[in-house]
Amino acid sequence: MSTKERILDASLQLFNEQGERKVTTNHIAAHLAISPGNLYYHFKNKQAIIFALFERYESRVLDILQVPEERALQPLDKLRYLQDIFTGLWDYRFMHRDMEHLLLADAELHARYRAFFRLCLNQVQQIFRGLNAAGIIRISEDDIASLALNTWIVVTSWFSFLRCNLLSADVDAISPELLRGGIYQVFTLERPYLTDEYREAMNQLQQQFVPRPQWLETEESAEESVEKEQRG
Amino acid sequence: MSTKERILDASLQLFNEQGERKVTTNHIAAHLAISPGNLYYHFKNKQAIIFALFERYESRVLDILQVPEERALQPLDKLRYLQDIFTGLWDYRFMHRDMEHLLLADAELHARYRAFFRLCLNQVQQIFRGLNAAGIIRISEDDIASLALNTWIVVTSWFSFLRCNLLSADVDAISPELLRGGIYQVFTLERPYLTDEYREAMNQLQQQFVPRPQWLETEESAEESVEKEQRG
DNA sequence: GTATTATTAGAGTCATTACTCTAAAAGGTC
DNA sequence: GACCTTTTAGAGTAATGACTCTAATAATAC
Repeated sequence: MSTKERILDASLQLFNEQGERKVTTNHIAAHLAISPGNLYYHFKNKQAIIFALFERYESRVLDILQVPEERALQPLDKLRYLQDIFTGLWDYRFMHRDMEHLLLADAELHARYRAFFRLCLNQVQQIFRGLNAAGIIRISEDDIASLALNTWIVVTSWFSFLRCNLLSADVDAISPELLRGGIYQVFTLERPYLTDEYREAMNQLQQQFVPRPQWLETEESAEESVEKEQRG
Repeated sequence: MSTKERILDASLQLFNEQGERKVTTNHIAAHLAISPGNLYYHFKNKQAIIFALFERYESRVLDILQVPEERALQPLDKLRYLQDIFTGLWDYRFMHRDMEHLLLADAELHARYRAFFRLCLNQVQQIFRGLNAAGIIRISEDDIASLALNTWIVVTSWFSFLRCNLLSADVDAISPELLRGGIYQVFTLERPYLTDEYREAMNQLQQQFVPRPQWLETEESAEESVEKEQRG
């Protein structure tokens, strides 16, 4: 693997673990056992690293949000979208964490991000139109716009929400479990629009993602539930 | 006004305008034309300032979220809740902007915030129960939990969303207009649960908050709409 | 007035961090 | 092997920013 790619991979890993704010270029170089000079040979500054990571993230997300043209959407498509998106978000979770600061520091990235957001919102709306056409949900155009925006906000804020409200500090060990709650929340957003025909099937899908709501535990109840698991 | 309060007010203003990350204690002191030593006489460190601001914010929000015990909820209560909460959020908008970093840097604040969040979520659920009891919405207990959480996420993320996706950088001049979109989005979250009896009335309320969706404008369309306004 | 305490000024410190510069090594080509 | 380009090392720099320290001033008590 080229040094350039190794720098990107290491940066992504460290950014995700500690947040962009806390990871210095010297840290990244040290982590790879290369010199700062070497790092700056490949990237003109820290922003350039972030920009390159954003490009990776962007293409991954846009890939996921494609709507199949040759066939109608099915209930399981919905599930795939959610799982893939949340996994992508997890893999680049530093991004939305420090997004505001990143965009403020880099006008080019800001413009790029805005365009990306508009594309995403369009695609999400397309997905809802597809679900509507397939008779899975029944929803007006106005509601689609608003629902798509709410979906975007919940999805992109989910990991921030968790980091702020989870009890344990070292959340990173338990990622898969934590995706579930986010998926559940997005299911809830659309549930009211489900047609009678599909309501039961989709609700059962959603039931697979009922979270253990760790964000509601107090210090004491957290200990209790740990004990329960150990006993059970 | 005491120096201590002046420091808090100035900090809040600067944090809101520029973000906590960019405002140094020296800036705050300079802004007030006092010495850094003076500032540190009143607060042992930057975190202490933030903590004090959080306490203000917390009590304001918890005040707003009270549910009247002596009477049933009315449609206009809903509106008041939303307007007051969004205004409060605006007044302390630096808070949720840098929340993750603030909490990571201060374990005491983190614990306090978690407790605050749980209280808020409880109150929001109480409000939904009140609306349910008043016959304004019809909703199950399960859905209340999930809807309350989605509401929390959308509300607390709204200004972050705007800062990331608005075209103009100097957003701060146009705050009142921007609250509208957030209120509209939260109305959308509950609309599916409205009873036949109240659906029309609530939808009309929501219509007052239809936003001009500035986050969808491209560079060109933004210019066009400015021109339109100037012509019209 | 004098003693005591609360408040303020402001120069200075120390750690951090993004980034630069020079020179050495490695790789490729003829 | 000589020449040239690419890659790397690592010491160093300049700016920044949270915070400290000492001494002066104001306020209060007696």
